[in-house]
Amino acid sequence: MVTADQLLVKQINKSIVLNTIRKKEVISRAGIAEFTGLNKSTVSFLVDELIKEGLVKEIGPGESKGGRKPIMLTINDKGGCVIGVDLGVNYILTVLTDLVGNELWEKKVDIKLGEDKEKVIDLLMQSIEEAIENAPRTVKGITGIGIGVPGIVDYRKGTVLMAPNLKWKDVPLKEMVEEKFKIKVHIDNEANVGAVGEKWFGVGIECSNFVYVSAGIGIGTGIIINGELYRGASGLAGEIGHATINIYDELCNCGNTGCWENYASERALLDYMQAQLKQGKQDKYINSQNISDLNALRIIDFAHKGSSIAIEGLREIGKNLGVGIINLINTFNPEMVISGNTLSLAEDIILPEILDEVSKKCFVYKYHKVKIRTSKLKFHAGAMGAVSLVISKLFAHPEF
Amino acid sequence: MVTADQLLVKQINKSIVLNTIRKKEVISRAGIAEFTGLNKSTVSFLVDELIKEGLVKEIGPGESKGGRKPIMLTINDKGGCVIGVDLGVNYILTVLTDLVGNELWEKKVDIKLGEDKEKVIDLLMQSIEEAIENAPRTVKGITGIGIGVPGIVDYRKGTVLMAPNLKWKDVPLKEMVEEKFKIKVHIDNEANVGAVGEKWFGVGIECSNFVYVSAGIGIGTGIIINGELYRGASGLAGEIGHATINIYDELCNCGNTGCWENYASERALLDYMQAQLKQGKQDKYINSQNISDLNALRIIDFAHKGSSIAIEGLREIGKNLGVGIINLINTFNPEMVISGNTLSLAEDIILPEILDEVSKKCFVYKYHKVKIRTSKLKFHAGAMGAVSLVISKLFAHPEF
DNA sequence: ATGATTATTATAGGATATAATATAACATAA
DNA sequence: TTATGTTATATTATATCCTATAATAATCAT
Repeated sequence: MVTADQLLVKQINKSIVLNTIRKKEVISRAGIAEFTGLNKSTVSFLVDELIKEGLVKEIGPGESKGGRKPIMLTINDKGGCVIGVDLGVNYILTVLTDLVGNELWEKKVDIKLGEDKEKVIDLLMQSIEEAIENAPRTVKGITGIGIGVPGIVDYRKGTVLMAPNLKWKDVPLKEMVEEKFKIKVHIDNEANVGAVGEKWFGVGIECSNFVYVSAGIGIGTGIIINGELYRGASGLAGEIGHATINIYDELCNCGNTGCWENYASERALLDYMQAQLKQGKQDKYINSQNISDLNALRIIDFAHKGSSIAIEGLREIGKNLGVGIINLINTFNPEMVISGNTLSLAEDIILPEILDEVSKKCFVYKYHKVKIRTSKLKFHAGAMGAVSLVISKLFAHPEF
Repeated sequence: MVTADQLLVKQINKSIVLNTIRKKEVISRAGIAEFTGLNKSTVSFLVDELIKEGLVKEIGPGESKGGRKPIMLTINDKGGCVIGVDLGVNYILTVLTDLVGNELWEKKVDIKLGEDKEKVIDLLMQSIEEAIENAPRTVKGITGIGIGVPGIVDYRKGTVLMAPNLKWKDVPLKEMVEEKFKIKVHIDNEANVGAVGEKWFGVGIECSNFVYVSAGIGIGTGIIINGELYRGASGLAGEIGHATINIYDELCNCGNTGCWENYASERALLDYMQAQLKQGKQDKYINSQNISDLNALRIIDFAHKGSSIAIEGLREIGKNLGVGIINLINTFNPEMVISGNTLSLAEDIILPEILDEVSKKCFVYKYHKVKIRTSKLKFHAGAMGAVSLVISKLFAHPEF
């Protein structure tokens, strides 16, 4: 059983000091003491330890406020590196950052749709290897590798249970990567990774309770409760894309009826557009000529160029996104909802629709004005999310 | 800012000791040390303090296991009392318990539907007063009053924001009761109270992540995450009764479309039965004669007596309950879902329907077999939940 | 130059858990 | 009956960690 002792106290306070430095970016020992309420001696002692460990460094004197100049502290950018991998359906984006998420290097590799599992894993390994080669000399070296996967993941075991778009099943990815590089690996699904990314580097920094809605080919959500990712009993929480929003609809391939993601994802958008074209609607951007080349990014592009049926389609999808977001708000009463992934690239069209739906129909919203934002990390959301999976462990408070 | 110190350590360990005694019911100091991993000296010291405070008492020697007989400890039933009030739509049920939830006294008062707010509050105050009069002499006296309310509650302020069935709006109930009795009061909505009750005294005792579904006149849910009630950013979490399960339905009076509670509550049951009768269906229990006297309890009673249309109605509602529960499971990936309130009284009919739906259609269920249970607290769920609102504070770990 | 102010470090003290030891009470077997 | 070992609890010493206070250092204002 876990009990408390002095060590716990020290760990907690040390992590408070470390996180204070991280959040303030530059601060003196005296500043930390004032901000945290910890005694000055305590702060000095803990800071010294953090400096010895290579996590923190002194960067010289700061501005005097009428007395001795403070010695300013900051997170040691030479303390260690982190590798974050966004394993997409048709690409692998790998980034290398320092301990506060400054990007040092990145590389994107395209993968063919339907590529062999072995080949994809090979490319993944190569990318990580390159990242390691490009890492500068640091105290701790590579402190961890984070990987975001488009599918269902057993977070504890580090197994990809199912990734339909990669056609993967029961792949022990964590084990494989750890085996090869002897570096701690953290794997989670794309939505969870995205949520953690928003918490650490995105619009969720100041927010402890929010839901990140990843609207891509399907819909996934990452749920942050009390500043921590909520994973549920077995790491499957947030599969709200397969929540029913129309009980009288036909079966989704997940076995459920009227799943949200059939109404509000890239797939839903394509379906809707095709139905429109079939009804004879078309304009100079979208017509029966290019129907087979259509994808979400292109539709969004056309919409921005003025295609009225693209705009109409995105509006429809935005409305449906709003329906599910209302359900989320009524369920979680979050401080914020963050919309991310592909569809968020059309935020100018989609966000007003969501806001409209929510403000008109959401019960909880009447009593509590939830903030609704779009991810600012764009294409880096996945990779930076993977990075923050590692960093969040490094900076985490001890358990209690 | 909250930092850690020795006091925190002591509070944590003291609460661990206290909760160990509570859970084990009877245990020796040596047993606590073995179970918790705390040092024997530490346990002895903390137990002595708890005895001095009146929370714990020695009840004499236990069985020897080959050496000196242990001195058995237990929670002191004369340590203090707790009052729990279930403020229903047409009744007030008040219970008085000791610190471990043993009932010492109870009283139920009926209130007329549509009764004046002042009159209801008057009856509430009288009930509490009687409870206080009936409380035995204890070390700490009445340690708190818990109240469950059928409506939207601002938990922190203790205000009933809206209780449609009582026609209350913005009633500062906590303040009023505290003012009168000078005893700490905790107020929360009926579903949250029910969830906490299940966690402390019901089927959720061994469970840290579950959702309690209160299917009564409407639907509310109480969400337990990491053993704690999740209230969200402003205490409104769990209003899932107003989540859409049919986007193409008409408006609910909450402003949303196709709310779950219109498909799976007492109201939904009545609507369904009336539609059945209108279609000409009837049997010897339910027919156009008694249509106006029909309510959920009576329908359940008829179903148990063999009324085929009552059974069919309950099955339909059970199916719809299942739809929302699937959404909950996909959202929270809980260890358990507990169905409570009126409709759970027909568990023999409803539970199989829920299980059927979930096992057929629930995506997360395929990977994680969630337990689905019915509340065992029945009519005492509300009042005992209110009690546990107080007790959970008393036995709670300190914040961290 | 002097005193005031701010920052950091050093020292002593208090709180708490743990470890080691002592005492008490009992069971078992010779 | 007695000796021995075991279990339970109490007592005392020790280590860890935070805090308060004082000391030292560096800078500013006048």
